[in-house]
Amino acid sequence: MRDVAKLAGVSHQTVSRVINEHPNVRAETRERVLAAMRSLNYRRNLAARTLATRESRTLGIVGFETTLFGPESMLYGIESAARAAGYLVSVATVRDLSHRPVLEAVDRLVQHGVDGIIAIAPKPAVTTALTHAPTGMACVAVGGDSQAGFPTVRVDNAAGARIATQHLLDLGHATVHHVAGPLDWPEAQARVDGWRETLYAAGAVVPPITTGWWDAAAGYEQGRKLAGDPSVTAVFCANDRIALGVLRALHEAGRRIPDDVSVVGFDDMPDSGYFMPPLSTVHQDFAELGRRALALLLHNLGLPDGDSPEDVVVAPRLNPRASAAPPRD
Amino acid sequence: MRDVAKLAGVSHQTVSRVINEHPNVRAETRERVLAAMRSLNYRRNLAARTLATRESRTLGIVGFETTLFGPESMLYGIESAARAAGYLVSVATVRDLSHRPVLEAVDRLVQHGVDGIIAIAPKPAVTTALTHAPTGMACVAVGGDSQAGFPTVRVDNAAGARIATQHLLDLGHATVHHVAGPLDWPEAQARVDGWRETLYAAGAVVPPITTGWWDAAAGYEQGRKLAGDPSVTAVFCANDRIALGVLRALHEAGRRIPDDVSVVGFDDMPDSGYFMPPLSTVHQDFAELGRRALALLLHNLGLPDGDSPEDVVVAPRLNPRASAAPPRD
DNA sequence: TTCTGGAGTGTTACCGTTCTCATCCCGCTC
DNA sequence: GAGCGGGATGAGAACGGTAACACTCCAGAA
Repeated sequence: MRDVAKLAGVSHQTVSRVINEHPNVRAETRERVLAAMRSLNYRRNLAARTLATRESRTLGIVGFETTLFGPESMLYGIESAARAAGYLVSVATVRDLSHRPVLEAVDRLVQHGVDGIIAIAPKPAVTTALTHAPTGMACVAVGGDSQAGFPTVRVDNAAGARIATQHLLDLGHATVHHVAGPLDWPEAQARVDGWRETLYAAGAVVPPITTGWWDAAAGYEQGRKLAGDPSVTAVFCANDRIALGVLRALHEAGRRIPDDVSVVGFDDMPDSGYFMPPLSTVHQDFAELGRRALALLLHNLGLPDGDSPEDVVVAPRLNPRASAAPPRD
Repeated sequence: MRDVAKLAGVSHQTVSRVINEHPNVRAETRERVLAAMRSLNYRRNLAARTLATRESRTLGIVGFETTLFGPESMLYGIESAARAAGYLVSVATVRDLSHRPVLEAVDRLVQHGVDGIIAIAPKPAVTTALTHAPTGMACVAVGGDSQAGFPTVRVDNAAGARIATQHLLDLGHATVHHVAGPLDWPEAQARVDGWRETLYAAGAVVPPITTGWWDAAAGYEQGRKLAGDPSVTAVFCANDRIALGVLRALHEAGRRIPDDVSVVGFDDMPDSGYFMPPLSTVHQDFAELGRRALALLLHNLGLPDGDSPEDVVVAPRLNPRASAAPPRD
């Protein structure tokens, strides 16, 4: 920067003003400085800027180290929105969603001087840890379910479950079975709630649920149990991967889909339209979620101090395909 | 830091020595300083450290903004290895793998002062852009295929294709068809090469290939063409998602798998064991790839200047499941 | 005894910005 | 024509660390 100033024949301060687009610089001077910057291939040193302004233009993301579809997609949504806003994102992942690892991840981000943190936080342990973090850092959680006193951006899981369940009921099924995700995840719990509510409201029998992890193996295992029960004609799965396992279990048991059993998933992950048969599922826009999370964080960043949490809830929608149809009876 | 020094009754320099575990500090003094740090809840300001040492302990990742399974998993492998080495990772994604966006991403990372860059670089355009980046930054590419003069960590795609093809030939199939990925991706091309070589070596007919994107939609489209040809008894797909589409197309055409047609995929993504039928596929360890990439980068970081590229190639292995079997003939 | 060397500590400069305040010059008002 | 306000610029001090060097001990060798 000193070199630029010298070359342009001005003080370093004027160079700084040009960089920061300060209005009070004569146009001619600005041009001279810009030319000098170009010819020296100057780039401002962000570390120094950070030191002086205590603002790093870097955002931290606390992520969950596993390949679940949702978190991945949100990362990209956040990153591209952050880029547009002039921020870089740093990622700290945790191996499991318990207190200690999350605190460590936050600490790492804070040490590196991030301006704010977005937690991809499907379990409350994460936001709890965040609240206890000894820092006045602006934080936003994305995914999971609403957390008291913590700004959150999420999909309305219960609504999604209602849509799916109602869809199956509307097709004429007497009731709908549910293969749930891990119930200590609020998202899984909210989907159970939405499903149950809808059955209640329709006066339908509420069958017992089974639960397991978010993957096809769990879906397969639980699907085998359902497959043996001829009264099962409609199944709502907590996500698409589970649905994949369920489809296979039903198929192996000789139950045709959707002729004998209808199946609906949740997520609308990329290839679910190519399952056998193509999966009817609840679509959620993860990238949008990421963008909204970033917008909320930026907003809270500008706020004085005791920020207003003000949650954001995004509505999911049904993406009907071939796996759900009226019962054959 | 000044406060810590004052509280401990030493100079700030001694505090710095304690932080950096310099040996020449009396044990008693060190204790006093550590106690002061604890009681003031002191954390060193990395921006200042970066400014002084011109080393940020941050690594940059240039990623591809799409949910392909491989890149995702590599990100986690890199991040956890980086964490262990005391680095934080910052991610800059690009919307497409052309020159300009990659340069911009690199520029963003450089501005933020990363110490090195790992490019998740399936296409040569990325490494080309990186080589032209006006900076002596240490770079490593992961994924893709070998790039002249650029340190690369990758899976041996050709070997994987050979394994898959040979597996099908060994089962007794006269030849093997191939549904390729986009041929401007070196990975896709290498898989074609490995497949073709193996057929040549076995003296088998080399059928024409079809190509498309890496997803199930492409697989379905190409699978429909193959399904109509009764001479097709074995299909090697460039990845698992394509295989999913192919499976569905074959199924719809009434061809049983593996009785009529055997199918082998590539990647071994999480739920491929729950396709119908479970997919035989070539397994690649993306997380390991990420770890190796990081190790290579750190190694090159320590090197004087004109670094030794020294590529790393990881061997894939077959994960046989139900979708490949001897031909029924 | 005197010299030497290294362990332990302090002093000062410097990393590259931004911020605050001072300065200068100009045109305007009274 | 003196006073005044504001635009354009510069000077110097932060920001919070690390690096280089100087200094003080004190033990052991000459």
